[in-house]
Amino acid sequence: MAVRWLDPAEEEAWRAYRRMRTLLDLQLSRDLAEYGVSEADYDVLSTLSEQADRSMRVSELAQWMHWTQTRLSHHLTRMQSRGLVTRETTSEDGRGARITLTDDGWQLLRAAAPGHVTSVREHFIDLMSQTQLKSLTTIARRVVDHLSD
Amino acid sequence: MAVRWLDPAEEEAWRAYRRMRTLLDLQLSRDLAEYGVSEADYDVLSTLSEQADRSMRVSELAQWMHWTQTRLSHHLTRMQSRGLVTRETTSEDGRGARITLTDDGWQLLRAAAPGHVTSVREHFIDLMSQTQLKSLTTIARRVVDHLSD
DNA sequence: CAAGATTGAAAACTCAATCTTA
DNA sequence: TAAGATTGAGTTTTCAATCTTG
Repeated sequence: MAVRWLDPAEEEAWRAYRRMRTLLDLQLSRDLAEYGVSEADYDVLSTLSEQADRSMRVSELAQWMHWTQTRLSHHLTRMQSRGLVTRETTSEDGRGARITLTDDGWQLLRAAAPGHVTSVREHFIDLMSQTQLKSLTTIARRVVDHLSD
Repeated sequence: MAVRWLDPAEEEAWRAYRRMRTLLDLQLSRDLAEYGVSEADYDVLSTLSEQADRSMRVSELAQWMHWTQTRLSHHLTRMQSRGLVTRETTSEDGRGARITLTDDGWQLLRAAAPGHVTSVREHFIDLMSQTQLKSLTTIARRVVDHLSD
């Protein structure tokens, strides 16, 4: 079967996307590092913070973040030792573990969030027009829908 | 100073972008893994392959890929031990090292490329209209220009 | 046995030296 | 001394068990 290689416009789109991804990631993690937070940390903290009780099951968190349970488990061990989350065996299911954001974890997120949002604006959101923002959302949603079995 | 939080549309754009990024990455690396190649491997191999002599200086490659020299050096050690690249001291500059794609490295890229391009199409490029492709390119270029000191 | 989660070893990446040549 | 590159130690991520409860 013949491969359909990318034409010049497609190639350029792919390269530009990849480059944006790389540079934006570097910038955002550099900025977050000032608060002693990695992107992974921030994602865990902010996800937990959005729950009414600031807690989630490990499996639930892993699925939501698209992380393997193994990776999350190791990461939570480190965050726990830093006092950012607690781990408790839950009554719902004797096998399960429930992760809860501590006050320190919440405070750390509160401290990092304004700077992070400012970075996201400065290096991404504010560089686009309203139309472009809409367009990006549509594209991203399409890709996400496609990839979410 | 007051923080300008993201409004709902901006928030949605940012979340969708992040989710796309995560899922697309997972899918592409899963697909590449079938050929025994990581995304990092693929990037090194394809970058070298685009040079006339299939070779580059380490520093040049590191700058182009936005990798630290350390990361690249370690990665090249592994690729070298797999027989994918060679390392030679160059005559131009006694301090420098020149990395060259071996025939095996070239063959591995040739083997992986069709499948990779097919993945990129299926999960990204072909999901967009011409207009969306252009729009994405414009956005990405803008972000890249902004972030490229 | 399957599901939820953890563990330990190996691989990959980062950070702080170190080494060599300009 | 600075530039180009590597090294080794520590951290993070992955891979393959393992453990415990449903």
